[in-house]
Amino acid sequence: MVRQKIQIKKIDNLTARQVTFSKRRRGLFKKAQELSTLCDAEIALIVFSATGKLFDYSSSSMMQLIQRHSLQSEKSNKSGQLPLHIQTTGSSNHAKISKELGDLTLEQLMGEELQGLGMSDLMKLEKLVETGLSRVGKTKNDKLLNEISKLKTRESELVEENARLKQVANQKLGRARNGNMEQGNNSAESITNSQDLLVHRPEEDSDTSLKLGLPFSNGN
Amino acid sequence: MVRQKIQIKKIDNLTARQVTFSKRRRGLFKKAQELSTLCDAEIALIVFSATGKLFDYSSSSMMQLIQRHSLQSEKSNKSGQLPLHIQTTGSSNHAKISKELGDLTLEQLMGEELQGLGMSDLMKLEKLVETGLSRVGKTKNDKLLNEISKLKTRESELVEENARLKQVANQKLGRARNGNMEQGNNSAESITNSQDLLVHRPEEDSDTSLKLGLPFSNGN
DNA sequence: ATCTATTGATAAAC
DNA sequence: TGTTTATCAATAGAT
Repeated sequence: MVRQKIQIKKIDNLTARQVTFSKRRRGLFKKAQELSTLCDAEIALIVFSATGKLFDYSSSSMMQLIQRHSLQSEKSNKSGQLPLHIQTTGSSNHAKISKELGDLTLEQLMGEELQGLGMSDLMKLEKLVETGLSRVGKTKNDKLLNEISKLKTRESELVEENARLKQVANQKLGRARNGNMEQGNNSAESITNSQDLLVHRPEEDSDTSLKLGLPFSNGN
Repeated sequence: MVRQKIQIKKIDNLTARQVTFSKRRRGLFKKAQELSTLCDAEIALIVFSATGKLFDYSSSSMMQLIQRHSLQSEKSNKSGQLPLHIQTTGSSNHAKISKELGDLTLEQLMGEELQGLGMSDLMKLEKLVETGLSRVGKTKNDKLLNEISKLKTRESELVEENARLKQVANQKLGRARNGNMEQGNNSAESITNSQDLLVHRPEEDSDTSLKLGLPFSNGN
């Protein structure tokens, strides 16, 4: 009973961990609400248990808070707005676009080549014809662009992270194969390669592996 | 110093409120971290002060957590299309907006509250004023929405995959450490910790694992 | 920011 | 999961 100061590290015992999770989770949510009330703050709190169960709280609208958060964070990463291939090309020119506008249907312009065109092209196109477009539309447009930008960024992160995981898997494979570890590069920039690196080892037969063959279907 | 039990209601005194905000905010974040560490939970915490300043914490990737949250919540409101915060609120109505349009400048509508409006509102607003909007804008808009849709889908896949990999890794970790003394913290974030365990299983239907290397090809 | 008196949170046991 | 109790932790109020 000499209740000790408990270390802040993962609780080993499963049940103890669950009990603590329940208790502290409640405490945390309570604190969040109190802070929100006392200080007129807006708070969003999302908690996933280790088992994946979701608990959340928000002083107002979760959606709005998340949006506000996205906006704020975005201000800090001032630089690359549209990161991936969708990013503005800057190479396009009005003249060309105007000409194209004369001949092509917009649908053509917007086909699979949207990415190729780049947003700046699209925006210029739009500018050419939307002279009277309300600011509402513009704002919405910005919002969409912004959303896409964030999604691209996020996608990059995810892809990179997955690539890392995969490369890691590959390293492990390599280690198993070679009998030792190649400590080399696990920074995993090579997203595209990661697939190739995921080699199968027919002989290898440890149960350590099966986890990768997860049912990754829809339902999950 | 007969410190009283303090009511949980907005603190009137400004400075007192600010002081309390600072103190309790720190406490809240600490609690969040502790819960995350102790119980292997994933936590995202977003706090906006009354003055609009943002404070946040997340045990791993904020975006990822938000995404997971959105996915979860989404299951209940099976709206489907634009899953995240950008999804249409559905709460707005034309009448209200029309009225507002009558009185407010668009700038007002688009201020800090833009995000709060939600896409459906914005789209409706746009409809109200963009009668003459060219097809470029419309098409672009559709394209963007479509793009976002695809990105969201892709993101969902990635997030799921990622969460899965991480969970697997963590499970693996825990298992591997059973019977051993736990040394470090293994938060979900540190993928690198999981790498030794992320091994891969050749003999199974090899393509089950290969699939994990999502084809990040085409469209996106 | 720093310092206590006090309330509040919670680990352990039931 | 809920309750109890002994302690530890957070923090209100003052400095």
